[in-house]
Amino acid sequence: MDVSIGGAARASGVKVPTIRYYEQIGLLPVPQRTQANRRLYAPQELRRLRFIRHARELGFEVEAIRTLLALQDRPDHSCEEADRLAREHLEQVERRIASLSALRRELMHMVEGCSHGRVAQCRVIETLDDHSLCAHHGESE
Amino acid sequence: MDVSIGGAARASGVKVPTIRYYEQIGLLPVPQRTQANRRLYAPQELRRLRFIRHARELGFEVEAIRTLLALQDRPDHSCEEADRLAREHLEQVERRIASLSALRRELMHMVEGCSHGRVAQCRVIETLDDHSLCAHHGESE
DNA sequence: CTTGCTCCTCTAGTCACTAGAGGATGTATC
DNA sequence: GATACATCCTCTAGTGACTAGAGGAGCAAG
Repeated sequence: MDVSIGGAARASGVKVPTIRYYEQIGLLPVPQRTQANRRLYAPQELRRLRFIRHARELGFEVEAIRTLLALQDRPDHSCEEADRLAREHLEQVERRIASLSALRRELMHMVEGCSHGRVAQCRVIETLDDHSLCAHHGESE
Repeated sequence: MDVSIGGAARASGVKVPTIRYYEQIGLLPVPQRTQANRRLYAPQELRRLRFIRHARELGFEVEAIRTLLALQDRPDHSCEEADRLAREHLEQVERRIASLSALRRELMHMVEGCSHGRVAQCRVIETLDDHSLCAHHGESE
């Protein structure tokens, strides 16, 4: 039923040292140990790990995840906080998408413009050199 | 004509300690100094700084910028390398946009689904808990 | 019994900055 | 000329979220 840290890594997609790191910073509870001092993870911890991994993939910071996990542990509590975190995060994500889309246009411009000739004519360099050619003026991240 | 490090910071949008850091890692050449040992930047260095800033904003890593700067210094050389860097970066950016768009859908789903009730029914938590609800399977960054 | 894998702890490194200490210099005002 | 304050200098250490490596112990298969 319970698995080793390697098994947990395979089951969750989180690397072994990262699992230990999460334990160290208190994102994961201190796990059971075998007699030989090896970590043992129960299904519940694996779920927690997957939760963390998913949230990290979605770009939530560790501190936000800490809050989400604390919320998760109190299912009767109002989800106001989780909602707020998700909303804030959504805004951030939308800003990032806008910024990356501008960048994408610019990069496409660059590689289209590159005539595979000499550097002097290459838009990749030119575009980076002259911000005024850039698609996202006055934008900040 | 030449400006102090503070002036360079204002002109380029790169912070003073960051300029010194760039010098330290060899991204900027060692600048001239006044008699009182203060750095002096000529227009050329300011251009270089803006180039770096722009490239960093666009998400290029310092090592990539180092390469781009080296290329820029040899305008007669083929721009193959710059082209390759830009293409690679474009791919990365497109993956990131796709990933963030999926995330955006998911987060919108989350906050829409949130009935402002108990955590137990909150999609924000639920969605993070169950990767199968997630919009971007099998995607990797 | 040996080989090879996984596990343990611990420290240090990564990237791209950022912050702070402690001191020198430059500029503006009284 | 004195004083105040901004700006500059160097240097060290801290950040977030890991990642790598040293040095050693345990375990299962052949």
